[in-house]
Amino acid sequence: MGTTQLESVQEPKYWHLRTVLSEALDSEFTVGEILPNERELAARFGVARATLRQALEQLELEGRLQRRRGVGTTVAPPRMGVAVGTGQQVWPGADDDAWQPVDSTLAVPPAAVATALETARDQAVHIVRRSRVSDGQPVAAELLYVPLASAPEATGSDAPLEAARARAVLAELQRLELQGQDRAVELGSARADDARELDRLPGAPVLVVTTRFFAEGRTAALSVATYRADTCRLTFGAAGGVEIHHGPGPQAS
Amino acid sequence: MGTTQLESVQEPKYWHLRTVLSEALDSEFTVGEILPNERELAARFGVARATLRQALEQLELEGRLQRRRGVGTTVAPPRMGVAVGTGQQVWPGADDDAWQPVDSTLAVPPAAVATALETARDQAVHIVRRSRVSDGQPVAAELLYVPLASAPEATGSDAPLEAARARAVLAELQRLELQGQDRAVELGSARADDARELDRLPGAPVLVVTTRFFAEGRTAALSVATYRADTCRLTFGAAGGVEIHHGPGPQAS
DNA sequence: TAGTGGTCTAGACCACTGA
DNA sequence: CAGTGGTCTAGACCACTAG
Repeated sequence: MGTTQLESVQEPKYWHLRTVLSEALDSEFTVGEILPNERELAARFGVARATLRQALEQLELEGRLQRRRGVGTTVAPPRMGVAVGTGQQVWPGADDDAWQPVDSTLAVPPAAVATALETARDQAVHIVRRSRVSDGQPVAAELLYVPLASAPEATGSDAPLEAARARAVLAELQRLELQGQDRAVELGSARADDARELDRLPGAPVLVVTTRFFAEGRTAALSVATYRADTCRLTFGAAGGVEIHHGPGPQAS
Repeated sequence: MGTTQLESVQEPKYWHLRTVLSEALDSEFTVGEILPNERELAARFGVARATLRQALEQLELEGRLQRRRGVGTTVAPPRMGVAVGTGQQVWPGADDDAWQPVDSTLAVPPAAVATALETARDQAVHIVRRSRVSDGQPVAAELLYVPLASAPEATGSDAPLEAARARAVLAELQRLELQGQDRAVELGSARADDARELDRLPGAPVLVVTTRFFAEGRTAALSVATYRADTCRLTFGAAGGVEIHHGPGPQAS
């Protein structure tokens, strides 16, 4: 990574810096390796720390770096592929679907959720929390909204463990006939509680996957799953997905 | 939006500010309305401009705001749903698939692409550029990599218009029998050329959709599509997808 | 040309981690 | 405790847009 000086070009410094660092990561660093600290790097490139940080932020967004307060900046492994839809449609909680039930409460959902579920705005629904772990690392947190109509028997508060209540709601869903589902993916930023669960700071970029489940001619459940955008690549369909990214660019022939 | 002062809490100022602004957007602003400029807002909230900008960046990431240099900051409309997969698998360029062919060149692809296509690292392939417009706004740019084996006849450089060459490659694809495809979605940042095409600055957050098309027992084409993350919600399956987001939060019952 | 957001600086202090 | 990244400040100048 040289003791480089940045040449002047009509391109923001932080963007040029990002490119230089990116190339250095490809050629001179190995996964897990710790980079010099920010003050050191800034000095080495002759820029203010804030500018250096702007470049690091980009690289973190792209999944190339991982930064942890009090520890340092390390080279991130390639993003892991996380299967989100296998083509066939199944209820959440079916067999083993990679999610771990956490707990379940009865509460009034946000207005937008109530609208999607076609419940009254002050109507409480089951809110099942689940989490997903991959490679020993938390990758996603989910809120599953289930109207009472879809799980009428799980209403009692007599379940001994929190997780057991969640499982009871999920079990009731399996009894309905799933007629269809649709999905949407968008960018979001982690709310404080999601951030804690995903081991990130509030505002960290996340991929929000919203899934609507249809049964009995209505929306029988709604899942809002929040994936770490820095470490995850969401895959759909067959197996695994492709890993396309960073690495020496294209050359004209 | 009051002439508010921020109370001191153990929460970053920019995060608290984000929340305050978000609520103000819900209750006191309409889509398209112009916010006061950054210096004005920073003064009003008693913070440095950089801090205010951190909050605005969050809100822009979440699709709540749109900022344009030389113009100002406006309240963004809800993200538009952009259909990415309808469940059935079809070749790119089939009938009308919402994409506009731009041009096509013959070049050596990035190493990662060559690997996915199982072509030699120095083997040129067709690189078809396409763009996608929705609601009169560019929403995505695509690079479609097609090995010569999948489109052997479009090799001639005799096509008069750039777009015609692209169409020729796509037409050849339709003749193959599509055996399957898989997809991955991940967060990225716009390269300089994509940024220009999407009317954003370099580094703007984008959703990268990578699709592999299988035919004749091999990977017959590879599409890397770059969607504006601030304005798009990618939808899969049936129709439209759900709009779940910001708006008055949940209340315990 | 006036006004906007975008970039950059050089500092300070804070919150967290690990030895 | 020393060292890391995270937050924040108060300024400056630049690039772009629109009248």
